[in-house]
Amino acid sequence: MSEGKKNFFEDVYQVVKLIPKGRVTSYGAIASYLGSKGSARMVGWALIASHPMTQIPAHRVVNRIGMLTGKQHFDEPNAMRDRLEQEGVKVENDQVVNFEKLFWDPAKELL
DNA sequence: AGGTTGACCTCAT
DNA sequence: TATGAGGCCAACC
Repeated sequence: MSEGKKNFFEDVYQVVKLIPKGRVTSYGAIASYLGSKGSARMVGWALIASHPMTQIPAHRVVNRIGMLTGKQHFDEPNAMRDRLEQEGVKVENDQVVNFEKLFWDPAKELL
């Protein structure tokens, strides 16, 4: 009976797990895809809960300007940038290079 | 039970 | 064009 809210978190995990390697997306894009356009913050909370879940490529999720705002929440601040570069994503000054090109919109790509 | 914070985004000045 | 404030929903104290 009371299990609907938790579904939102799992929904975020599913979308994040579907992000192709070398690609990145934004919180708002995921929130919009899930239907909660204004709840971009909840996506961030979901990713925090996904912290123990290493299977979730949370490092591929950045804000709308392509800035690694959540790197501080990783085990190591450099882990996020390191992982992105490890997948071929260039990062400079905590900012994703060619973010518009690497941007992966679930509403369009996943459709 | 209520108020504040937060891995954000959009609008208004 | 840049800066400021508000809104959103859930978790934490």
